[in-house]
Amino acid sequence: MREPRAAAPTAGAPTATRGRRADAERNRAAIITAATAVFAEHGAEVDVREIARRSGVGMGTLYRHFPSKEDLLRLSLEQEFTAWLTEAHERAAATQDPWQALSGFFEQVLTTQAHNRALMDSYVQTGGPTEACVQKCRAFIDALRERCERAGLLRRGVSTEDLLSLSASLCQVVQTPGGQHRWRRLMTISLDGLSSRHREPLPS
Amino acid sequence: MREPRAAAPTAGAPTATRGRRADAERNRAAIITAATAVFAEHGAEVDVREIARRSGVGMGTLYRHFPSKEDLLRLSLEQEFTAWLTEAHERAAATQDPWQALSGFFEQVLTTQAHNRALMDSYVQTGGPTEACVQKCRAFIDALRERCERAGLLRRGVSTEDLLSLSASLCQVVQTPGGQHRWRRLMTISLDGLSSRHREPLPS
DNA sequence: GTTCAAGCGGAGCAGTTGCTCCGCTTGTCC
DNA sequence: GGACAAGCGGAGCAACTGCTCCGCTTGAAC
Repeated sequence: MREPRAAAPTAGAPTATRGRRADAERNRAAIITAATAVFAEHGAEVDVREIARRSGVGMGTLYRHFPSKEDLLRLSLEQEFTAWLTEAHERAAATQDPWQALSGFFEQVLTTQAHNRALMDSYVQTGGPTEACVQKCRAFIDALRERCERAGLLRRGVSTEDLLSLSASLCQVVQTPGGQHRWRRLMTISLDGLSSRHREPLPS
Repeated sequence: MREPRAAAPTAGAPTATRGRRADAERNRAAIITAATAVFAEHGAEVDVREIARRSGVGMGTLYRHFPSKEDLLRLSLEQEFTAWLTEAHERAAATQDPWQALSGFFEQVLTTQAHNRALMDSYVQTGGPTEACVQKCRAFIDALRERCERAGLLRRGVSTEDLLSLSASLCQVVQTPGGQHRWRRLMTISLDGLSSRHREPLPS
């Protein structure tokens, strides 16, 4: 608020921001690292003090670098989400079979769900931590959908939004007791319901 | 804590508990009514003061009748859940086609999800507000499953637990923006994946 | 009408959490 | 080494929430 913040570091690029003191730079990095780990473990609702503790700085330092918990969360999730989506792209590109690419994506969503609370909460609620991330994610899923559709593997009328919602809904399963062992079964069921062997039209 | 509470009223039975003053009886009923409405609207995390306000009593009165928010929530949800499951039983009994009975149950789950936050949260997390409720719910779903299986309509290897998890996972969709219009599509997809036309075995 | 225990209400306590304030420390420039 | 702005830490504020305490009120038994 008081500090105009020299040239926003363009989301996660570890460029040595000119004019910032070396220890400040170190602290800033430590905070992001700690926050990412803590959010992943405990979810977005975790106490800010836990992040300060884990990164070895005081509350004042934390809030000097990030004007609000919200901002810290967003930055941390943006980085994570970008890396995650990059991996998804790479996997999809390396997979010949369109249907396998689609089910591989579902599997990645659900595997991540088991390991990163805050990240997947944002995926479940809106499709990603920021509007820009959501856009990219939608575009990626849309490409998967089109590949499957062109190959005649996907049920008629299934939309990108359907695929996003369906993968998000399955995340619910992972968190329930015993869900760790059951999500693969439900994923199979859902994917089978998406296959072109079903010719009945979908409602509305 | 101080008051030994004369003979627990056996979960929601509106019997005039002997020895309680008339105004106390009235207040107790008002609290349960208000709590049920408030929990349905705002979910289980709602401020207790809101329930006191809505029922027109003070905090002291509320806590005289219910030793903790947890207790009030449990009692309120037990009543709601029992009524809900009763309706489910009636519907299933009135439906000839086993598959329609199953999909009717899914539909009831998802319709309720849109109108009762706390009730469905408990369904999603554990299958019901108390162990006894969960047992009854499981038994009911198991009966639906068996009817479908016996009629040769259900995919091999689908368990009661799968059906409960799947219906709970779809609840996730209803809460997302636009989910009100999409859950029916995803429900159709999931149910189709459950049909016996799929002969591939399910994982693990 | 009198009596009094049962019942009532809401101020306030204790714990939690996001965020701020300010006196002290330290990296950096000369 | 000295000067000093940038940076630091953590006590503490404010808002929220579950729950308690206790002086006042009232239903009901006589």
